[in-house]
Amino acid sequence: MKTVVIGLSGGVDSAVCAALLQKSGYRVVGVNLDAGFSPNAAKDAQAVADSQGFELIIVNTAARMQELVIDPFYAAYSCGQTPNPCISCNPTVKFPSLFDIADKYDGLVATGHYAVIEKVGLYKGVKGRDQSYMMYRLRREWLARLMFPLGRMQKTEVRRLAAEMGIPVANKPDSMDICFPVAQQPLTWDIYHENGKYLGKGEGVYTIGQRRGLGIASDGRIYVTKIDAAKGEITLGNIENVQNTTLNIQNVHWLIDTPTKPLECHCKIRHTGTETPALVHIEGDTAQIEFKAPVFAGAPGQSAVFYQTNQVLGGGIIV
RNA sequence: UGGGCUGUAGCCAAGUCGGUAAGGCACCAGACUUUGACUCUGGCAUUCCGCAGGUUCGAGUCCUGCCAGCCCAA
Repeated sequence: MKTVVIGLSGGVDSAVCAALLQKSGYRVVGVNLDAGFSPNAAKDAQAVADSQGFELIIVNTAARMQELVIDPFYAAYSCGQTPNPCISCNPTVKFPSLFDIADKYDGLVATGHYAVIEKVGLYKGVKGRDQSYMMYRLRREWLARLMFPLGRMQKTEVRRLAAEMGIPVANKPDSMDICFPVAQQPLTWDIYHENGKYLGKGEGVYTIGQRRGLGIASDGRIYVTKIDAAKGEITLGNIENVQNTTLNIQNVHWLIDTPTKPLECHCKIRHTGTETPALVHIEGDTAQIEFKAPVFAGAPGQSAVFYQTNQVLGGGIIV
């Protein structure tokens, strides 16, 4: 009987995922990654495991999270960047932890993410819930051993199954936010308008393209157009000045063979954004993206992810 | 000091021949979302239009005085 190691968050998705795989004949081992931020998560995961009758291993990931995700997260913000912790957590903490355990069983790995793996490629999950953007940095060699059984399901279907299979967390609300508590950053900024006018002081973190929370009134909507961490200056301007037609990226990562010529694809530069046709000029682990239409607010630290129809090709981090 | 202008919510700002306070921004709430914060929906002047009087059935809108700020002249 093949073993599959399942990341069990304590939520509905991973619970249904585990139950489905068990039903289809796998030996299921649940793994709850506990970084200490969600006191009930491990308890809920245990309840799920108990109700379905499989083993649960709880792994303390606090130290790895701190070192590989949280510290870099704050460091990036104080450099004026907009980090995406989920994108870095997946390949550095979450999936390595699961594969470590799977190796011991010579098994597979599964999670409740809404993405699809087919023919050793990564594809988008069901429309409206797709989480593939967060997964483009997975190691390519993992894909052959990885399953996302819920990738094509609707959430309502998942919840229905959960209720049907007697899963204790069937009605638990979705988690949406970052999984660790974010401390207020002791950063202060001088805020200027593009025309040079001084507008006031600001505190905390800012993102290119941000509009709300600026506390500054003007005749129209204004957005953060520039962040200069060295000088501690933020610049605001009109929406036309937050559009990009080209972006440079670094730490490029591929889930396909590295293209040898410029890549025609669709590119998404934020999780909730839309895809824009683009041409990617690749140079080693950096690349320049040439968009066919302007994109809104490319923020350093966020990822640009490349798609062809439903397949995730790779991506990189905006410079 | 003489002449002129302005004073409407946190900011900007409409407000006509007097008729019972537009809009934008900010802010707040919600939707969306595996950090980004884009977008959308809703809320947001009832001791009220610098203050005090007056005219009028009725004044932000007319009249008088005062206060504050700005500009020009000195």
